[in-house]
Amino acid sequence: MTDKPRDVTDSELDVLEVLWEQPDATIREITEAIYEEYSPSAHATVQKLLERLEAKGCVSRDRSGFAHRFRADIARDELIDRQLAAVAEKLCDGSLTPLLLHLAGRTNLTAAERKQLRKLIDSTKTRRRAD
Amino acid sequence: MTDKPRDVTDSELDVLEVLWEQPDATIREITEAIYEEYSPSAHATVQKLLERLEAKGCVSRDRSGFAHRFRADIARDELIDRQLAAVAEKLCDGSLTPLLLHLAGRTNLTAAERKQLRKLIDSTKTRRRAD
DNA sequence: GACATCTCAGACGCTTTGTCTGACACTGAC
DNA sequence: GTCAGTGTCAGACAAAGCGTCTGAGATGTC
Repeated sequence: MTDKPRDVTDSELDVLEVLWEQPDATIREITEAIYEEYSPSAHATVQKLLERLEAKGCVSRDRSGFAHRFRADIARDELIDRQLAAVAEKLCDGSLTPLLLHLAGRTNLTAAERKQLRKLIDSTKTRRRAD
Repeated sequence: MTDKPRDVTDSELDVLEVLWEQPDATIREITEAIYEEYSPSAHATVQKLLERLEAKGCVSRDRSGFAHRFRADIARDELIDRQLAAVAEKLCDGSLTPLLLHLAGRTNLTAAERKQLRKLIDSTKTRRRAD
């Protein structure tokens, strides 16, 4: 079977959140943003998380300086995409449509959101039934 | 922190799928539905999966007969709910609305689906902005 | 040269997951 | 009653993932 891409972990997500806020951060900066107080072991932990995120293709590093600088290769939106696709794959035979209909019946919207949503579904291409 | 409810595993999901199709099944029946050929170890594996699903509150068993009969305590829809809520929790601060808007912009619908969706979002309660 | 700071390789303990084994209980045919 | 067939249950097992941490060595600053 195709090796399914591993999901981003909670701790890894913490790192990504920092990187979304603060691109080109160093490990030290990320560590200080996440942990109450800096310590060498926290630094090493963040390093390992970044290493794994890099392996997953979510982060890349600039090795030119003494301390490497990191930035996210994946936006929050893309991550949401992946997660939704994973749910669809697992429970809806890969189709996103059931998720959409499912959410639509359960979410209470403000008037503005409702308007935005209507606009979105109208701007979308129409799929032929027998594609 | 609150112990976050563990997710249903892929193998556990296989078991649930059988149970959704065939309520009140025995372990043997489930095993035969999942594995190509029945074996005592496959039987034991399914048993363990059911035990864990029971612990997660997804399955309950009728112990009255010699062979226990199992049924799903959670519908596919509820499982979808949970997964979507988990994604929202992880990436959207717990709110489902971003997911909905996200999906709406990316999913190509048939005319019928579009109609259904419009109906759904109109039937939904309106949320006050400052709730 | 001394010292701080970095990277990197790897070990660690813990948990989850899927699998399997062995001991014991029930049932029904003979 | 015996006995084969079928159950349940408790628990062991390896593999993998995750978060953490240590130690060795390279690179920078004073």
